[in-house]
Amino acid sequence: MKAGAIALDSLDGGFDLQATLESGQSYLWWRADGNDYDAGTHGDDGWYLTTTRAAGDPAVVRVRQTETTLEWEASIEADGILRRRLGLDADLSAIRADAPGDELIQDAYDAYWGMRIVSDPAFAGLVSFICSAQMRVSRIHGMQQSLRAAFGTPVEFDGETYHAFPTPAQLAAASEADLRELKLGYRAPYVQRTAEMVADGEADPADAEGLPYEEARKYLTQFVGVGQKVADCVLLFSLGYLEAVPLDTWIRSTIEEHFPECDRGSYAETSRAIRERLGGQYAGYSQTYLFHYLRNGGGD
DNA sequence: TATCCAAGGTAAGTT
DNA sequence: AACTTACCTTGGATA
Repeated sequence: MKAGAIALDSLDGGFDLQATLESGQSYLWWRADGNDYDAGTHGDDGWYLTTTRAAGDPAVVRVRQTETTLEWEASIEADGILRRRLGLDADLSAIRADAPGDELIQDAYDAYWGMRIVSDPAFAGLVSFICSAQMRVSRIHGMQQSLRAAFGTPVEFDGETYHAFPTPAQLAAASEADLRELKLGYRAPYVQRTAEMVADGEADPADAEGLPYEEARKYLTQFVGVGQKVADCVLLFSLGYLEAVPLDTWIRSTIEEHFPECDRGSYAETSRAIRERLGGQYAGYSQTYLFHYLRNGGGD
């Protein structure tokens, strides 16, 4: 086992691990205490786990936040991976400086200051957001855990057996019926067929990275079960497009209430308008703070 | 206790 | 291109 600690006091804008991992950005982490996300409180030890891959081999990583550090233990050297996955190198102050001064938005930043945008592995992020359609945030985690347990490669860590997130080939080999048994519902064929596309080399979500934003979003919608909203989630939470603003039910009702002039009818045009309104290149950050703030009753 | 409803939407079929 | 409708499942609300 390897271990380390990342200093947080020198980090611009600080860090809030719980807000980062429990704000509906990523469904690929879980709490060591076994409590569901949305339980509101930290467990007694505060550890969160996830898996990653190093040279194709699955690895387990766990982290917890202390006063001044992000402490980690893993089956591999995890410093660089954690910096990327948890957005630790982002300059939060510079990002916030680009956000509009509206009270609602500033209140959201104040409430969860230190929350960062994650960077999930592309395929796992894609699958998890396909699963997110019309699903409660608290249930999406469970579906990803079921997928791990049923199809993921086992990996030992600290005396326990965990499961890596399934590879495209592992999910492509699943049947729709298998996936429906895991309670994916109508998302089952979406996941199976998308996995098949990636496994067959027809397309790869990671290939969207580097394309201009709207082209990248268009590229992702070729996957089955991926519309513009899910594509925006993958761009924002996996591929580093911090300008992406997923138009979900929460942000849509926020637009109705606070930014009605941004409602342009179509997704593409409303997306442009709200992106502009929320500060352009970092609009996704404001959206993520707003989403978490509103979902937890802020702004009432 | 039974029924209803909406959840971080998308695909397929019409107009 | 814009507008309907069907779609799995389930926790929480309502009767």
